[in-house]
Amino acid sequence: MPIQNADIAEIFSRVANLLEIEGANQFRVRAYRNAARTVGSLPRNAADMVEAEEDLSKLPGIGKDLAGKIAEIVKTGSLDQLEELEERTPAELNELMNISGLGPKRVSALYHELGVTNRKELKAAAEKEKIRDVEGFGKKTEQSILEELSKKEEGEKRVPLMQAEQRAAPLIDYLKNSKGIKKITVAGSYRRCKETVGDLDILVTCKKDSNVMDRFADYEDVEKVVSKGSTRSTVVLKSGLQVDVRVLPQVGYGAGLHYFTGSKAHNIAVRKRGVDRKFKINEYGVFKGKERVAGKTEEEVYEKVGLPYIEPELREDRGEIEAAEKDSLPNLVRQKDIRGDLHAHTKATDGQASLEEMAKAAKKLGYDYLAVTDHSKKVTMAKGLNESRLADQIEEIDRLNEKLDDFRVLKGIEVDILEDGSLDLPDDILKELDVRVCSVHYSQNLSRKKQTKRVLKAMENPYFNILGHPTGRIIGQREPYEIDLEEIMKQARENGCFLELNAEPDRLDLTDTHCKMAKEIGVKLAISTDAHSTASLEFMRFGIGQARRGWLEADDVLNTRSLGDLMKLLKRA
DNA sequence: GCCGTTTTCGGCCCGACTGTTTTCAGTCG
Repeated sequence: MPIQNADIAEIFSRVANLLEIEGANQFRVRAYRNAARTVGSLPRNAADMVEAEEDLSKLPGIGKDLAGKIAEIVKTGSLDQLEELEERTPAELNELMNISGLGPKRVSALYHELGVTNRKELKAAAEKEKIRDVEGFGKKTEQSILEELSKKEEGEKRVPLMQAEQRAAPLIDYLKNSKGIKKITVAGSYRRCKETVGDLDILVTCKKDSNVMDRFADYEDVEKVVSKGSTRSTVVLKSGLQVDVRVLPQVGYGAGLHYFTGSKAHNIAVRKRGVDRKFKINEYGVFKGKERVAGKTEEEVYEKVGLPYIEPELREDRGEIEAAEKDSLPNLVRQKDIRGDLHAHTKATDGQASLEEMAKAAKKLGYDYLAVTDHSKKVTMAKGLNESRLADQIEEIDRLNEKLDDFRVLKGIEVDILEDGSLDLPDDILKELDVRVCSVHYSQNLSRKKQTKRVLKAMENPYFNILGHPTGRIIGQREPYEIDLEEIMKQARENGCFLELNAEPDRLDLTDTHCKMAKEIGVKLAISTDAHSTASLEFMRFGIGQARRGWLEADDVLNTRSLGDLMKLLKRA
C-alpha cells in the first residue's frame, strides 16, 4: 500500500518528540511539528505529488530539507533520521510525552536520572517514591503522575461535537446564573466546528465581583478541579471532558475570542503578522507598545494585521491566511442555503418515523424536498426493501406527494454496492426512482485496490447517483475502509456522480480535508443526514460545519439546488 | 528547520497556573 499522509505526519511527529527530549533547538522541533500538521491535512496524497515530481518545498513550512525527507519516506517507507534518533533515545519515550504534566524536560530527566522509558517503569519508580528525589520534581508531582497512570490508557479522549454540545449546554445555563455575568461563549475547536472536541473553552466577561470561578468549581458534574485562578480555571467533568473557563475584560473581548478560538497554528500565524507590523497580539488585545489599539471585536484584530474577517471553521492555518491576503476566501455554505435532504430512512426499514412524518418534519425545516432512501434487500438486519416492497413505497410516495403543497418527496433508495461492484437491485426498478444513494455496508475489509475497484465499477451503472458515507468510518469506533478517494472523486466527476458528506455526528464521512479535495477535483457533494428519525434531520448542522471546514461554498453542494436543477443533475448521460 | 517591502543570517507567539522554589522552570493551551 502506498505511504499515506498520516504515516508521514506520524514520523515527523516522532522526530519532533525525540529531538525535543534530546534538547534540540525548539524552533527546529517546531518545524517538524508544523510539517507533520501540514502533511497530515494535505488535501492530496503526498506520495502522488512525489511521484509526479512536484516541488514539495513550495508547501508552507516545508523547505528543501523536509521536502527531501518526505520523498525519502515515500520511496523507502521510513526515515533514516528517525532510526538514528531511536538508537540514541528510546522510541518508547514518545508514549510518556502523552501523559498530562510530562513534557520533554521531565521525560528526559526521568530517563537520564532513573532510566524510565515506559509507563510500567514510570509507575514502578513512582510507587517506590523515587521520582520525588529527582531535581525539579516533588511529592505532588509524583502523586499526580500516579493518578494519570491509573487512568485507563485511552488513546484519544476527544468526544464527538454533538456530545460536547450536550455537555456544554447545561453548564452554560448554570454559569449564566453567576453574579455579574455579561457574556458567555464557547470558543476553541467547538466554535471551529471540529468533528471532535478535546476540551471546552468557555469565555466569560463579567463584573469584578463575579463569583463565576467559585461557581464553576462547584458545578455538580465536576470530578476534579485541575487549577483555579482569577482569570483561568480548569476542571475535569465526570464524563472525562476537560473544561476551561477564562474571564476576559470587555474591552478586549474580540481579541480574547480570537485567541481562544484558535487554532493554535492559526493564532501563531496571525500574531506573527502582528509582530511584522510592530504590534503585540495577546488575549487582551492588539497593542502598540503599551497602548491597546484594537481588540473589541475579532474583525478589529484581523484588520490590524491587514486581513478581512476569517470564519472560525477556516482557522487551521491551512491556507486561509494566504487566501485572506489575496481576498479570495471562500463564501462558505450556510444552513439556509440547504434546500433539502437526500438521505433518510423510514419505518419501512430501520427508521423510526413514517414516510409522512419524515416528509412533514423536513418541510417544517423549510426544505423543498426530501429523498426517502431506505435500505435495499441485502441489509436484512434493517429489513431492506426488495423490488416489490420498493414498488409499494413508490406508490405510497406518489399518493403522499399529491397531498403535500410546495414540497416534494423524492423516490429514492440506499442501495448496497455488492462485493463485485454490482448494485443490490435491478436496473428496471432503479430507473423508477429520482435518486439512488449507493453505499458499501458489507465486505468493508477488502484491500485498498479491490475496494476502490468495487466502487469504480458500481459508478459505471447509469443509475448510480451518490456514493453514501464514502469511507464507512464511525468516529472512535470504526476505522474508515481502505479506499482511494482521489481516484473515486475523479471518476465521479467524469461520470456525473456525486459523493455524500454524511452529516450524522458519529460519521461525518467525509472529513474536512476530503471536502477540500472534492472541491479541488471539482466533484459536488450532497450534505445528507442519513436520518433515522424526524429529530435526526436536524443533524444537517453538523454536516454544514464539516463542509465549511472543507471550504465548501453553496455551489459545491448538490442539495443547495432548486428541485428543478437537482433533478437535471441527477439524470446522468 | 524555515524564511525574507527591515533580513540569505538571525530571528522564530504569548501568557496563566502549578509546584518547587526563594525567583523560576515546566507545561499547557
